[in-house]
Amino acid sequence: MLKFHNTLTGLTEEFHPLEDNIVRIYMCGPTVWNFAHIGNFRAFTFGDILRRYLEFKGYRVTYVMNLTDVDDRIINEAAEQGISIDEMTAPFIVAFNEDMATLGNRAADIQPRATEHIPEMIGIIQKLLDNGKAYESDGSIYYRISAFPDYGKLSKINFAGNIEGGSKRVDTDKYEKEDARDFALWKLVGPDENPGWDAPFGRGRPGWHIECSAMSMKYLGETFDIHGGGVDLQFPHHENEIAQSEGATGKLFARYWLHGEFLKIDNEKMAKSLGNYYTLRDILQQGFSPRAIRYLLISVPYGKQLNFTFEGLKGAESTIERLIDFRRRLLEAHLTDGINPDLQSTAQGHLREFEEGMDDNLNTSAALAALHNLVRDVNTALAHETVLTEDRSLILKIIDRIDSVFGIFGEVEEELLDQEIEKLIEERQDARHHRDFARADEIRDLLAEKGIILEDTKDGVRWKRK
RNA sequence: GGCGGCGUAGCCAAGUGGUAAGGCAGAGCUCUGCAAAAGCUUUAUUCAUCGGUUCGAUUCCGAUCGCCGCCUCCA
Repeated sequence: MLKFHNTLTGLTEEFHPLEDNIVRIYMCGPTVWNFAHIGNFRAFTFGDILRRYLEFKGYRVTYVMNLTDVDDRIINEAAEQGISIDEMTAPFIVAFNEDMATLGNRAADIQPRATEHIPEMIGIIQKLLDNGKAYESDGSIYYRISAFPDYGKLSKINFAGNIEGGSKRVDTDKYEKEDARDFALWKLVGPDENPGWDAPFGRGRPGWHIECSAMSMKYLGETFDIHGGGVDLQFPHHENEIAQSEGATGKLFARYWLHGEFLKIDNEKMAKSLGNYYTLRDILQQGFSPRAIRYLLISVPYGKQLNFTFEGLKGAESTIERLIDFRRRLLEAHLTDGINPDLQSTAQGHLREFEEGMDDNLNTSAALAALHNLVRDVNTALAHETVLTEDRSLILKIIDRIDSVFGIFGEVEEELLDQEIEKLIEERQDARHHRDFARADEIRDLLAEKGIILEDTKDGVRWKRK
């Protein structure tokens, strides 16, 4: 039974979608003002795993991840460069989607852009104005938190205590708000100022939070199953989304809220000022493989902080290599026909282990352990020659099934044996038979230089690219 | 100041009121002309510290120390 830790209730609950077999998910996507960094990708990879696992369970999933392509940082940056916000964000949108694909994160079913959903945002704001949950002040529109008693139900922040408790809350002199907690739905923009959109309540641009309310409800309905994002979005972003959406519709907004924990670097908060801020591209440049990065990102359950270190990444690299080698070995093994019932049930047991792990709030650590146990048991059976053809089919099927969620094995590459390489390997074998080891080693070194690694096994020579 | 999370072997890390998954690194072995690679085996009397509850706690409660996050833009 699949269970999720739901931030909204604070409980780990069984998951039941609104409609049988259909799951609707909204994940907060990136603000495309820069290259996303490895911490961002942890959250997006968590979303990918969530979506894949629900599909594994047989659900039909609609997965929406937005692009925030208008906000203060984008506007400022574009103004500085003297270009439009579209020109400013375009390359980062391309880069983001490339990076996601590199990491093996499947494209969302729908990737809405904030700037293309202004009418929907205006619609919600109008409803809030009409029902008294929003007000105009100095030309801008604000949400009236005092009119929404449920405010705070997600983040469980005690506002009364907080505001009087002398927190470092920013002052609010700039705007005439009724209450310091009130937030902007629509920011006044001058007639010649860009970007700006016309609305019944005046020319302006949307506040950040309204974007996600508009895009999620448009594609998933007023009430949908799962809303995800990073923990840092819990407050105020998600809290405000709830206020806006439920304030406008009077219905429950998202039913399950899942929050991905932070990624730390060398046990410290990741920050530019500490110089420990890596984009995917930075790490790739150091020669690490995307698969290893993905493995590392999913090696700790999404609800726990993950400590990113290069030592850990190197370890992930070794681990991934072991897994991929394993599948190759299994594919290439010369097996006798038949079926080994013991092995079959062992393999099925590990699949069950995997599923139990994932069912437990997507405990990827436990699920990965199941995979490793499967690999170990099959390796042992391989050594004892107790793997038969039927078993191989089953095991490969199980691996594929598990990897439909993890996405770490990648495509099976049909590596073409270069004739040249094959010839050299043959020549080396000849030399070895004639005990001409000097020549044999010479060839081995030659191939090594070309990035070809030879493995002398008792079944012959295998090779792989570095 | 308010709220929340975490502290498990050299490193990463799962987990449970009944005696510690998994990965990396290390060691041993197998294979091998040698090597590399690969595979197998192995590695915590112990779960930050101190108290308490219990027949029994790493797991529950309390305190202490340390780390991280949210309360302000942020995945």
